[in-house]
Amino acid sequence: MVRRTREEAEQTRSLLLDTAETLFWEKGVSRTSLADIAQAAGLTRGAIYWHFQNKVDLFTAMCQRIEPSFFALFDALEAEAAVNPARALWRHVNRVLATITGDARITRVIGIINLRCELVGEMDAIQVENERGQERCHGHLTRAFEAAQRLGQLSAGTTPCHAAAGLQALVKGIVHIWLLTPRNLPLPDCGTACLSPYFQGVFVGDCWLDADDGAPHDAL
Amino acid sequence: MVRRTREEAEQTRSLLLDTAETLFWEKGVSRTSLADIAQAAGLTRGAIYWHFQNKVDLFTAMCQRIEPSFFALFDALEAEAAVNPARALWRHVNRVLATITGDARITRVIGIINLRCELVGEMDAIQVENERGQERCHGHLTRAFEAAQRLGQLSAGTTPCHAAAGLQALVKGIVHIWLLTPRNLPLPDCGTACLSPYFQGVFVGDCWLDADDGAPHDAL
DNA sequence: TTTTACATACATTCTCGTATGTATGTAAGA
DNA sequence: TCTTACATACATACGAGAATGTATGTAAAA
Repeated sequence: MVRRTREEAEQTRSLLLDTAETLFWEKGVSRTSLADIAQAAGLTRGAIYWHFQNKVDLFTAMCQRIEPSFFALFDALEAEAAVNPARALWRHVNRVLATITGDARITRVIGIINLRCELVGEMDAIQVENERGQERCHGHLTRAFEAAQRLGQLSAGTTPCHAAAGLQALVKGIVHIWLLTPRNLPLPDCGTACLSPYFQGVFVGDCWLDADDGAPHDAL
Repeated sequence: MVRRTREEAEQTRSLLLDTAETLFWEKGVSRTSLADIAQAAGLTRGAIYWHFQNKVDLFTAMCQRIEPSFFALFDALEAEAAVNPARALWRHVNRVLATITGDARITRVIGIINLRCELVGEMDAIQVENERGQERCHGHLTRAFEAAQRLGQLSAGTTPCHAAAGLQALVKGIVHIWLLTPRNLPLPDCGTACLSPYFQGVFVGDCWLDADDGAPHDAL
């Protein structure tokens, strides 16, 4: 077997991950065998076992490839929330939608996690990781809503914790529906239209509006 | 093999479905074999194959068992929307959450569909059916929002179609998060708290409030 | 020369669909 | 009413294919 350079080996690894993404989306994780992935990549299972311990390891690596993008989104939220929390939250969720819909890899991996795998048994560790991520997200959002509350931006009766949970649920739901049936919920424009009522309910007046948005009434 | 009465056979069939629900939730659909289900039910695979053509058929029958409950929910929405659409919508979504969280079978089946299976390949027919259901749901909600609009209940800039999509997404997200981590989003109370801001944003004033709810500010 | 990045071979297990066996329910006939 | 023939509701056995993990081979990089 022709030995490869380290660069080439790294390219093989990426090719395997890219191929896995494609097949996992098409056929589901369970029904995609390592032989399927190897063949589609023009390699053999030996290559997969060289780079990854097993299917779960391959799947985990695939998921980890998109993590940095989400860290960056929350970093940005935190920075902007120090100035105008409500507007920061509006920008954040719009960026989240734009990121998910605008990056093919992120779209694929999020789609696979949500619709193409069963995170139980050996995959449970990934499920636990997802829950952690969800809780971190909720924490970030809650802190931004708390900051908004201190500035008097929250509408009467709105609690940061619940507002955060609701927003998280709304975004999750929008993404989920979009993944299932993209034509029924064209993003990102339709996402903005779905998010507006929530922001109208949670904040006072239009403190959450971005100067670039103009009036949402006109955009709808 | 002892032949059974029709009643007993029907009981066997139900037992198989119940057992499948339990195991599908625990282990995922793919990783639950028909032999697993048969053994857990104290039967053999022969019994499964007598009642169902294959695993997909069993899975389909399991899903169909919860359909009537959802038809009833939308029938009620339609009837109540004729009187007060906004309030009808509020009642509807609260009933949806109560139904999903209050019926063990519905919880299980919804959980399995959302988190424990990969609806591709042979399961695609079920996926198509889900999409249809989602579209019917969207239609129901849109019509209720249109009725609300005709009565001047919608806030300025809100379109029925988008309001319906957003509400659908919000409920879906709430249920999804609850299924994943019930302790993080205790339903139904927390669901109501997450839904209130959306209703506040979508409707004018408190036309959506149910007389039994009192002021949501107090409940939160 | 040693190590690496694969390819290939081997062995095992699992799951499925189908065929066959079997005891009993049920309906029809005597 | 009893008997019989058929159908039923399972249990068991068979065979085939698929997928996995591990061991081994190999040519080239380091």
